[in-house]
Amino acid sequence: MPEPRYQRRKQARPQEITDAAFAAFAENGYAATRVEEVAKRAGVSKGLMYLYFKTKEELFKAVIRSVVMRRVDALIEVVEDTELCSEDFMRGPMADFMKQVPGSPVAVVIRLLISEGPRHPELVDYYYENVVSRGLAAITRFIDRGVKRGEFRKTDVSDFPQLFLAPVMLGMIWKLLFAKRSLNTDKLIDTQIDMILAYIKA
Amino acid sequence: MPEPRYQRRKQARPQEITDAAFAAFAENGYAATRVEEVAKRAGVSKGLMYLYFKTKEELFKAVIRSVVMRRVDALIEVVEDTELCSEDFMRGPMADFMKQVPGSPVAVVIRLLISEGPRHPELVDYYYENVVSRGLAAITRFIDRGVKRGEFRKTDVSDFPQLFLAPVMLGMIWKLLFAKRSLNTDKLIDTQIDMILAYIKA
Amino acid sequence: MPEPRYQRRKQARPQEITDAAFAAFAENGYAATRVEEVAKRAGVSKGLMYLYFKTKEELFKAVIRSVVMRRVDALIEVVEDTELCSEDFMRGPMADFMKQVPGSPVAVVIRLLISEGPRHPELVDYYYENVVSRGLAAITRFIDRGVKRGEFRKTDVSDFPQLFLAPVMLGMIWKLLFAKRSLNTDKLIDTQIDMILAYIKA
Amino acid sequence: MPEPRYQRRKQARPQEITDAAFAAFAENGYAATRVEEVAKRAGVSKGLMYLYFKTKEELFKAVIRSVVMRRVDALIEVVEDTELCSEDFMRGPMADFMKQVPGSPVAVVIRLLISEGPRHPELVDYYYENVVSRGLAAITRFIDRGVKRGEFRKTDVSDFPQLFLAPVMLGMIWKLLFAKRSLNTDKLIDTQIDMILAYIKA
DNA sequence: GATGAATGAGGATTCATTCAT
DNA sequence: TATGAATGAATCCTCATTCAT
Repeated sequence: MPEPRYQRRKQARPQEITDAAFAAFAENGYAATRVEEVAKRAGVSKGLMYLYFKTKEELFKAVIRSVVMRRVDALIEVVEDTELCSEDFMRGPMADFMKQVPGSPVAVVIRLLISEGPRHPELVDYYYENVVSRGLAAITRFIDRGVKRGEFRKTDVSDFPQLFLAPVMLGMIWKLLFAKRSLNTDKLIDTQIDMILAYIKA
Repeated sequence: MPEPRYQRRKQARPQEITDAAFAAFAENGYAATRVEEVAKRAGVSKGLMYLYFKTKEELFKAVIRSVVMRRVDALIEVVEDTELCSEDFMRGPMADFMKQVPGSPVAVVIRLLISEGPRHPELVDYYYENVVSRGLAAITRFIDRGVKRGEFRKTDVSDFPQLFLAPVMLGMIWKLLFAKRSLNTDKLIDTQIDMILAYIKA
Repeated sequence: MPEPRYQRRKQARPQEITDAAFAAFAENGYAATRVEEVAKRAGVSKGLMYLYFKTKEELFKAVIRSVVMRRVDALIEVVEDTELCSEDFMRGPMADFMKQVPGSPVAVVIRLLISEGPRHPELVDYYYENVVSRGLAAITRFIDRGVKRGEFRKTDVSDFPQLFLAPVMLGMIWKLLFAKRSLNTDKLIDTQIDMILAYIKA
Repeated sequence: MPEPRYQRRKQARPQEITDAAFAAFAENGYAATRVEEVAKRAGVSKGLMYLYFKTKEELFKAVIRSVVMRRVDALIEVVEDTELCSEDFMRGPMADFMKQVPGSPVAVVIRLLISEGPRHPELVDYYYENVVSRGLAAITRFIDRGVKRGEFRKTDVSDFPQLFLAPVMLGMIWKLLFAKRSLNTDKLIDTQIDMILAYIKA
């Protein structure tokens, strides 16, 4: 007699716990979140937590990884496959992607890495390798392609893909800290893109 | 001659403790720093800490304030008093100021605010009012003055002084998280300034 | 066979802890008793204490209440139900009751209330309502009934049921303070009863 | 050049400190009173306290003794010297004396002894020898004298001088704990005296 | 003598982790 | 597997006492 519901939950458990932990960490930070609180949110007993994650730190790492795992490659693929001209791509899909980052789980991950990162260098490395590095490389490739196509001129910008990241980063931190004081992040990003385009267009 | 282990220095103590706490928080973050550790760094007994700061949280607030108190007004004054033309000012004093921020104590404050800010909204407010808000206002005034003088054209940039902040912020976070992977923050900032100038010059 | 040092006894724990605390408080008073000492007596870890009682003060209150809860109503019921004539009742069941008080847990409660009461007015109120007030009311009712039956004459004594309490109180305090110097509390109480009877008999 | 005011204070200091400590202990009990609080009340620095009293416990003992020292012998002398008949003495000076005890510093001493006594047996002994024992002896002598004079008959009362103390004690405790619920202590004492007299008069 | 800054042992409380059930 | 009672190391904070000034 199979017990599918029970089975299914067993399968889903790690994800459920990880999600609950993400929510709790997002609210109170890592240090201030008790394991019990995560357990309660996940609708699971404290003891069970330790069946899936040996320590609170393991859980933390799993949370970071689970967020990273998701749509990292989204942008990258699009960059490679797009048929738009470079300017249209920047103003379209790329801008859209950038705008949704500050409100996305990535912002929470950044916050967690900033607080706890120094204690978990391997996690930071992991994040760098899998997200930052690949994202920046994709941007650089995109610009170089534009240059090769004659759409862009050769500038320092291809050495500093971080210029695309900068307003996104600022938007994230702003949301995190100064949620009360509104900032039109979308417009900020659009303006940065305007500036970059004005600067690099052939 | 061993240091006398009982030394009266009422005047200097708060600053000494605050400095020690800053260093400790910078290294390990607020939550992971034990009061005793700060005491040891300050060359002071655990008990004395509580003579000057009623709780660990009070100490935390004092640390933030002591850092903020310092050279906030530096830039602002210079902006108002300079005799340089706007472009030269941006490429000179303003760029210099921006470049030293990521390696300054401000970066540590940002890190602390990001981790602990949500629990201390009044501290975040304090920081916003005294640093962020005034800095942004100074930038906006600077741009508007350039427009009035006919050096700049009217653009969105005066609504988004954060565009100046963005590479600084990114540089700070980068240093905090990815110290291992070098990033030429100075050049990043110069490039952003180049872009801004290209964009707004009349 | 050594006792397993990890034992689950959820049901019994509160009572066990409360009893251990009572004993410890009885010996050393509230302030001088460490939570850890109570834990040790209860055969329990320090941490478990806080699972059942949120603070040391909560534990204190629980101790007081647990003692009060017990045989408060004993006397009261007997007073109402007795078929003895008033004099026989006073010399018999009532005297017996009075005599056992100074050596009973109530004495400890009194001591604790005297030391800590001013800081816990609600506990004192609780004790007054549940013990003192009801006890005195029962005595008053008993005397008035004697008057109605023609066994007693009308005197001030029905306004001062405390006259019954007085030697009990003195006996308690004496035991607490001057245990070394013997005092025949029983005889003291008998004599007070003699006096009262001589005074109020019709 | 003499400095009398200064000198006088030096003389008075112990008493001043002792008085301040008495007041503080009366309010908060021994354990909950900080040495610094006493110093503040005495208008003296914390350090100076330790010039006069080596430890907090010494101070405590001094407080007890200073209260006891005062009018202990008042009653005793009066008992010996009175020219009143025994009944008039009991209804007059003795009743007056008894009535003022519950509101007097003695009540505070009792409270302190009850809380801290078990830790300071020698203090309790001291109090017993100097106050309780002598007071009781005086009462016994008084009764025996009445018997010898033919005013009283021989009863158990001369073995239980505590019968005089009992309502005083109860009054004291009542004031300490149930200050809110009024009790006419004076009348209670008068009634006890009435009863005793009715019981022992020849 | 007088001050109050400085010390440090002691004690309450928290919370990640374990383990009997 | 799943539970949550039980553990104890870790940490904040207090306060009696000391000592440089």
